[in-house]
Amino acid sequence: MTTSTLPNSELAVMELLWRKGRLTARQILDLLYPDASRPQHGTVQRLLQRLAAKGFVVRDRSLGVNLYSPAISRESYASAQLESLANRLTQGSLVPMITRLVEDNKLSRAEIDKLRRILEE
Amino acid sequence: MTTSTLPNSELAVMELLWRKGRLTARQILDLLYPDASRPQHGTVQRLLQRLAAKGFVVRDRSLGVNLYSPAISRESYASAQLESLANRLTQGSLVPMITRLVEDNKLSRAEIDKLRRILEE
DNA sequence: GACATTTACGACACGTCGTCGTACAATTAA
DNA sequence: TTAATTGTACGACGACGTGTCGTAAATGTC
Repeated sequence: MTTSTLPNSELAVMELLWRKGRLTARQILDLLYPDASRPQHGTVQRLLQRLAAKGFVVRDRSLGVNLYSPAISRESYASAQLESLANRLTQGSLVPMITRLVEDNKLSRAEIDKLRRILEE
Repeated sequence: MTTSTLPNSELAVMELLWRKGRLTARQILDLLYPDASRPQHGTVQRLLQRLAAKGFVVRDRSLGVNLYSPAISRESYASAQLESLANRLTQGSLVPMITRLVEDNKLSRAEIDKLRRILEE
């Protein structure tokens, strides 16, 4: 059940689906390649098909055309990636990474405050 | 200055260097392939060479043999990866990811406490 | 000098990524 | 209902990255 890391092109599609919620292949095509010079047409289908195979998108075929929507939320995907990162590098703990970010002043005051609030339940 | 993501084989070498601090190619070979049936010998050199090209290891040639040590700490690498993840997925913020981990009870009490302590400076 | 070790790097098989093209199905227009 | 348009599935391919070997040259040892 290792949530795989998506390549850029597939992530770009997910990005659209996360933002819009539910799109047809045509809409994705128009958004992804606004300069519609080419028939990049099969490309989108290909990406969608790969995403479906990986379980990242759901197809709704009840209308004529396929409607695609995300099977996984951005937050789920992102947090799964974070977990996998921590497992690979720091024995599953976030502490070393976040300690480092704090020491390097990579986190803004506001960000730190928000994190604090989240962590005190 | 995008800290690239290391492939598994190269990460395995870095893992050793992070643990031991400073090793010869031969030592890495022995640790990495304990069942030394084959002359996997060039493989290690290749990996080391690629890591050097990417700036992840430092060569010290002052003695006869090369001594390799990490040019980047585990924490630096891990936190850079985390930053890159956040930039790609959540506009640079850790909040959405960590919120999700907390909601899913993926963080232990102890982990949360440690994080809290880090964040209140 | 002869032999072993170390180093550099070319080569290659294999997989993934990003992209097309084409064949076929479905929908709409005539 | 046929013709034209739109949508779908998927094979193919070049480019690139990964993991591995082999070999040749440099270096060190006896």
